[in-house]
Amino acid sequence: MSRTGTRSGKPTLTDVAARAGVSATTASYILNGRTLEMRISSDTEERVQLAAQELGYRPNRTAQSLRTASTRIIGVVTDYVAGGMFSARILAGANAAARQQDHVLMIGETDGDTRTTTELVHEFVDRQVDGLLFVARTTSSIRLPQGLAGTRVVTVNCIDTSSPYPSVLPDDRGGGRRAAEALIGAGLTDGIVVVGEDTTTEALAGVRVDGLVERLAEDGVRVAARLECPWNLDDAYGALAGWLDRGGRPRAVVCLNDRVAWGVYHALADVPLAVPGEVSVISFDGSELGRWMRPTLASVALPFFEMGQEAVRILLDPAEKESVVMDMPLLPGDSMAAPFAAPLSGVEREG
Amino acid sequence: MSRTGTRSGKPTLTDVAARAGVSATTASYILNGRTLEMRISSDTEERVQLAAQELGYRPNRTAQSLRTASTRIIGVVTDYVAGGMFSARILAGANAAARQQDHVLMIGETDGDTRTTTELVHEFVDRQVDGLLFVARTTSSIRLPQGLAGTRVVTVNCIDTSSPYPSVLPDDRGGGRRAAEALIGAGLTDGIVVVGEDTTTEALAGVRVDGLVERLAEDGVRVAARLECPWNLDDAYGALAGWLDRGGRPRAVVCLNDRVAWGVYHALADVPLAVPGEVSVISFDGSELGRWMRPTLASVALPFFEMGQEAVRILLDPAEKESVVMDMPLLPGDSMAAPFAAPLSGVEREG
DNA sequence: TTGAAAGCGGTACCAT
DNA sequence: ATGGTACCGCTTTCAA
Repeated sequence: MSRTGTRSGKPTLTDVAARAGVSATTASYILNGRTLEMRISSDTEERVQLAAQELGYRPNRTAQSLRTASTRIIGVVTDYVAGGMFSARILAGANAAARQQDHVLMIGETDGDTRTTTELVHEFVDRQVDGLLFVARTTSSIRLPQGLAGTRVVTVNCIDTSSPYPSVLPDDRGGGRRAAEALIGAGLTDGIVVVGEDTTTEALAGVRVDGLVERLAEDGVRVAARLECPWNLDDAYGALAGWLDRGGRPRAVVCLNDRVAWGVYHALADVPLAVPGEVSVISFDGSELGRWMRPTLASVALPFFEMGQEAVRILLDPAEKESVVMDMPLLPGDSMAAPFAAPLSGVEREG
Repeated sequence: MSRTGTRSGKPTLTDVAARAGVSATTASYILNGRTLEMRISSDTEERVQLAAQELGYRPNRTAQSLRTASTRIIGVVTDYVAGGMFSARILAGANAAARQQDHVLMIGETDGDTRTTTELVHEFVDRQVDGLLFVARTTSSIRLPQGLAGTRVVTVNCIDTSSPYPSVLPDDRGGGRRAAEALIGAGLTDGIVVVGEDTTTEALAGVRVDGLVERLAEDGVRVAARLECPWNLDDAYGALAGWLDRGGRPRAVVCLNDRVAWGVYHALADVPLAVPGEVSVISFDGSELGRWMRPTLASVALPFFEMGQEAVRILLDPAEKESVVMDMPLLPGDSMAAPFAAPLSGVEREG
């Protein structure tokens, strides 16, 4: 009465072979579509395919992995999965690219802890991942742990300057230039105030303002005021409100990120100064927050989804060795005077 | 000259055994801490540990998995990884619980597509995951695909009523009651208007308003107006603005989610009506958006992190069969009149 | 106290 | 055109 002799539920390759009356070898070649290298009669092929079908055969990936030393798993070590939608967007991009190449993502969160990071790396390496992605929520400099020899690595939104691994970073200088071009294009060539400090001084970010100033200068435009403050609502509010109190009057405010812009909106509303009627606002991030603001915020976007995609592409291509910086596109919003005021969807206007 | 004879880089259990001058069997028992079941001389034990240390031995998880038929991997099938921070928070909670029990998360995104879902499930089952989590961004009803026999499953923030698997859902009725208690506690017993439709009509959500009304009634309090609208900024703005135009004057607004609350803030500001001076606002979600609003938003929070944690706990406990609903705690905010107005941090007040 | 040997489910070399 | 067999690295039964 015994069927094909397997005790557990799932049919194995041997079961399929038995049912088709061939050897496991033959079945293996056929089911892997390698029917050309081996010469297989189309009759045999059909019998095997049919048997597999009938049994509902699915290959055991674990066994395949053990034998081939390739798991088709990409390990993702991220500082904060939950930290805002940023890491999540990178994850989504990485996942999309991974699925496209028949890979799957395994994730781990470090909370920024070095020890946890090391443990996770071990965990992933023990599991024979085909490659490792290091993902940071905020563009930053990191230090990769030991034990990575023989593992492909790509760092996303972060970089270990003492490692030879490729990285994927946003092009912050280019982003700064793009913001400048938006201002120039809208005829906003004076009364430009920049809010927020340009943090990381390395070849990472920190070049946002450089790019902005540089591109403005090419058209003979100068920044009227530079208000340094941490990247959050309350500090940005305080910085701009103080400046306005002292009689400052801007025509355009450039915010170093969207949270800063949120604070800037509040400060402008206190005066009040209408956006974009009296003052245009442009920012960096392209976050969801900007979509919630009214008027919606024009923002030079961090291309996180694309960065995740690109990182996997590089990781999986043995030929790729080079780091890349990704273009930061302008996400249009109603906070800029024409020609950037075209609304994408119907929203209420002020008075 | 040949060392222990392994060609590839990583030392194997056999290598360790050879170096310690014992059999693989012995080495295996020692390295797995099963030194009690087997009687091993402490001398042998030391030699093996030392050898492992010196070689930098790490067990090959793939081989272990093949042999033991347990991967210590949990597959997470989610509709939208990137969709707001909600799925991400569930993921973070699941990950925390998983790591604690020496498991790791493998993720996949379906974009809400049935076909993709089925493919992912196959992918994960082929990879011998120890269990599967189905995660939805929005509390909802789903239909699980075939091929799950023999796999442990828990649905998180969603439920397949035709399946026997446990689910983890927020206690929306309890959440509604909690909002009611907050209102009553603040003495807000008239002029209560509820904004937003109570979508899902099943035993899922839809009971938020039920809970609210029910608890209010227990204190003889009634809702003054019910404004149905989709859960987004513009519709909520429109709904409340229209009602205010018609002369409506609320003392408290209950918003079905935080995006609705944001629209409500805008509508109130137009009149203007001060929050919380003239009108108190309470909402549901406990999202980041609420933390950004000024005044910060009091909101009955969806405990996503905890739901993720709990789901993994249930998944990994063979004894657990029951679904659970998770308490929705009140996240305090400055949008409620005393005694809920105590600010958590110094923020600006309106004139 | 310890080791030999048989797999777990595939893949791939080498015969036939 | 197809099948035998060794092996990937580890666990576990059984014998010594």
